[in-house]
Amino acid sequence: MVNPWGEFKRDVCRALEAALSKLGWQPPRPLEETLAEPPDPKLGDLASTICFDLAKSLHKSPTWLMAELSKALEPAGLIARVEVVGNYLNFFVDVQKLTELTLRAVEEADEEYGHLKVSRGKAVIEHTSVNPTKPLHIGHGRNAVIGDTMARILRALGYEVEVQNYIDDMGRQVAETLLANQLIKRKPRAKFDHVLGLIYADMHRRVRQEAELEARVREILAELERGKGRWVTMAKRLTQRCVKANLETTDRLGVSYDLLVWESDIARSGMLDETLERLKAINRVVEGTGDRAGTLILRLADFGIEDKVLVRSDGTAVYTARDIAYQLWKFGQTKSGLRFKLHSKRPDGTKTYTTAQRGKSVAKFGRAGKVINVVGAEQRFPQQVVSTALRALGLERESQNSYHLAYEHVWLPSGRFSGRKGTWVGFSVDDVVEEAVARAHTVVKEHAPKATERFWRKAAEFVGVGAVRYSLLSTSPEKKIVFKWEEALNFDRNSGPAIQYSHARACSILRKAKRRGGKHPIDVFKLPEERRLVKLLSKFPEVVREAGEKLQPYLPALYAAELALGFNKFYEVAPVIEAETPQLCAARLRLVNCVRITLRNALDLMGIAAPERM
RNA sequence: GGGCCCGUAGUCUAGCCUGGAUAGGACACAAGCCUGCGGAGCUUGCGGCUCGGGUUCAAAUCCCGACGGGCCCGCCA
Repeated sequence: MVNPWGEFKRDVCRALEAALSKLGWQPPRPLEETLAEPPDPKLGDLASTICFDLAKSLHKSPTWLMAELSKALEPAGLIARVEVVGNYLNFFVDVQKLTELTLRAVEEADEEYGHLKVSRGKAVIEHTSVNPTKPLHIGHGRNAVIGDTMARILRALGYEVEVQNYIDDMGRQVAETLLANQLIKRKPRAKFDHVLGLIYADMHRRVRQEAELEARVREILAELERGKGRWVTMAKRLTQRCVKANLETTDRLGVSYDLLVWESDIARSGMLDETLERLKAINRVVEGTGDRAGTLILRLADFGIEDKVLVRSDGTAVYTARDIAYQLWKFGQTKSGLRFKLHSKRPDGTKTYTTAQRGKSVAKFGRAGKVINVVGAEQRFPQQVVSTALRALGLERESQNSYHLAYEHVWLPSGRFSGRKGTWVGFSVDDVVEEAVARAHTVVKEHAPKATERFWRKAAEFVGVGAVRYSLLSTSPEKKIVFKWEEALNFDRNSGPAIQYSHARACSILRKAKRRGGKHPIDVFKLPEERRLVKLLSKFPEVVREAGEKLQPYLPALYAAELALGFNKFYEVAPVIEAETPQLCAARLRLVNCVRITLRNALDLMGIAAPERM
């Protein structure tokens, strides 16, 4: 798969390497690290600051080194020429070669452009993983969008990706919700997950005040732990219904799952005991003493990690214990297995499976080479315990391939979200998407007054969803987001809809052009706006690669906004259909088509629709 | 007490990992383009690296110390 900008970088490195060896100088560090983009394209397309490094290692003046090095450099491949400015070595890309290479790469690869297929491994991504007792609020939305986008990026890079959604159907929240469901007769009328969220908040307040209710919650919890009895049956029914409602929400966002993993199925699989036995066998798990008597403690002090209780004195396991076992299973490193059956189908055609007691035991799930857990940043410590436990078990490779994609939470202007206090009301993903779509409906109608209601509805849906997804994705995950309606509903320049709009505009030009194709000289593009676009297009595969390697799913969002902006500027100064010559027209049509393809591919990576009209 | 993350114009944000030339973009505000292949547009202006020290030829970036915000260090969930 062609990676035009990557090739230019490689050519620069090769030229540098050749020049250095000609002079008999050792490269002081990887050559790629000395490359940077000059602040002004007039200075060049890539700059190397290598002479500063050489000055240190060879004890010569940078100016002298630059003179020698530039004499020894021979431009080759995509390099047009090299200039020395100050102590910078500035490489200019051969615009014509880059243009031809890029346009051809985009046209030929089409929907595959940017898909580098650098890996053949399997990656498991766990995301969403919301307690099955409430609706998703916008913070859960951030998790789901980050995870879903990451999955799309890794697929583009050639990974076989399996998305798992972990469902804790045995936690205290389930117990309290079951009690609420039984005791609260007058239930609010709403979508099932919303009903549960509301009655849970109500019940939680009462449980804290009434000791008798607290005792009943504990009874229920104990029964869920034992896995037998009517509460277990009721829990199953209630959580199933809730998950179904949650999936309606994520379906609307365009988020898909390959597998739902239920805590109760993991609990009955025996993999927890198996994991504890293995850790005991290497003396990593010991019995607690003093005020921790009766517990089992994981010792990782020699890895610089504090002791962690895995099993409580009442014999129940803490979350981290289950997380270790689950992580081992994701890597195919447990003897105990799970059983699966088909759960449902997503609108995009994905078949979602679920773990199940009476399912089939099939080998296709788990067995990953790389595991990414999209989990809140506050869980850094337990996530570190998990990967270190793998290392302690001698699974060095698995430990190194365990990634915690940590993200900070979404806050309300008034503070944190709280399921217990019910502060999510009005800020559920359902509410926000509904509002965004309603707002989009008004805007779409203004812009296409002659269209049909059917068109407005359809357009409003992908514009609204696009705005929400983009706003959740575009901030880098380690930054806290304070939810503001004007940002979630942003249709301005830096937004999902703005990118969709640029795409639709490109489509419109291509539609109006009577004929495509036709020959043109390779040096047609004279305008800086044209050249800038070509350069941007050539960088897309590099963006996808970096996003995958560094687990930074927001990079395609930033890139797409930049490309859309670059296209708008081109559009303003460069008539396409009415271009001065037929050759220029043909060339610009090619360029517009390549922008269209790349914008669409970038939107695809973000799970945002790329409409031809809006 | 120990540790982790964040701090960039009035607001939001990129750059920090891998130090490099004039810190990139959006919103808001002000002025302009005046309907052109879709104005959800373009152009211009305004304004910024929390503070103090250190390392370096060079610091938004690395190190130390403050300050502000958040989080973790539970047999909680």
